[in-house]
Amino acid sequence: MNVIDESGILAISTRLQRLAETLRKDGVLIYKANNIDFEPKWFPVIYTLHFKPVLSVVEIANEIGYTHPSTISLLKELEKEKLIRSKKDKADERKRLIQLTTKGQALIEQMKPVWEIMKNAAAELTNTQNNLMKAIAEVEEQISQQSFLARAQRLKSVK
Amino acid sequence: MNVIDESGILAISTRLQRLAETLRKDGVLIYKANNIDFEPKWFPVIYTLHFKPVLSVVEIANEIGYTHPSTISLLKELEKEKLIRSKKDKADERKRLIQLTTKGQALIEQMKPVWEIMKNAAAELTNTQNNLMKAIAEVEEQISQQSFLARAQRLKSVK
DNA sequence: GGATTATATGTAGTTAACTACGTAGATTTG
DNA sequence: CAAATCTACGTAGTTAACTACATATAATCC
Repeated sequence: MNVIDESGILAISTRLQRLAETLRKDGVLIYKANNIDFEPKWFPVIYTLHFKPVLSVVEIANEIGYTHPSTISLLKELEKEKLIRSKKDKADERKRLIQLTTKGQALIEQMKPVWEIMKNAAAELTNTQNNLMKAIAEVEEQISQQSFLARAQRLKSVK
Repeated sequence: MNVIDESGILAISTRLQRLAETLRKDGVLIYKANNIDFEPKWFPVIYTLHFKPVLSVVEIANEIGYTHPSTISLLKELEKEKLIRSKKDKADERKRLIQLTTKGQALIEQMKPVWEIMKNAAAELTNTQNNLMKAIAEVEEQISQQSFLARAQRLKSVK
């Protein structure tokens, strides 16, 4: 056990990031092992478009919880891969409407069994006494009620 | 509720990263609100040196779970801030031994009450039905027994 | 004890997110 | 209805991690 793991909650951000990185890297390898040319970072966009077939850039950004510049750079990659295409919104010329290409839809069908495997593998990992997915959702709920900063301010003034 | 939050475990890496980012940003603001010139990303190094006062670059990297190039760049910043200093190891000329400066030690003393507040604020956030810190530790334990990739491979062949 | 291998550190370049800023088109308002 | 504001998108530059490669010293092994 190292000092950081022992430092408890203070290093929580570091530990979340480390775990995210570990899982993301294995994700790359799992796609590769199944002969699928896909990067985990594309998942949020593709998955979103699978359920909401036509969205603008900002709508996608909001759905996946990224800033719009980050989303634009993801969309550029996906357009280069010919997994998505875009067209101007006739009703609002500022908007660019994004949708999956046939190739994109076909890839999703190809990925579905792999997603099923990933889902089961991840469920094994997280099916412990304290469920990680639930814990994340609960903490996000707590934050939405009062942020980490606001809580710190309150606790400081009480002291 | 957006598509990603609904996608469940498949977007686990994205959600971990998002939560880490949210907490890190508030961390910056909490230090600032307490008039402390400190960045959360420095925490792992400083905290480690607080408990193990003299370490080499690679030893620190291992303690904090980063690669050594990442560690070197953190150490450069901290040296510029005069929070740490380094000297060659007489016994092994390859090694550079790192330790806190007086300024670094003083800063730690100044930060201790803020760490206490952060600890309490974070405990509030994570003290839910499924404890996030415990969940992380449990998942890391699961991974150490068999990786995400290895589990996916096994589940695939079983199918 | 010289050659090989391993370890410690460092540098360069990449990646994937971010913030800040700019522009074009849509909406609101005095 | 012109001016001001807002919204959508895009670009530039930054950040903080990474991998890959290079070099110097130490340890190991015929």
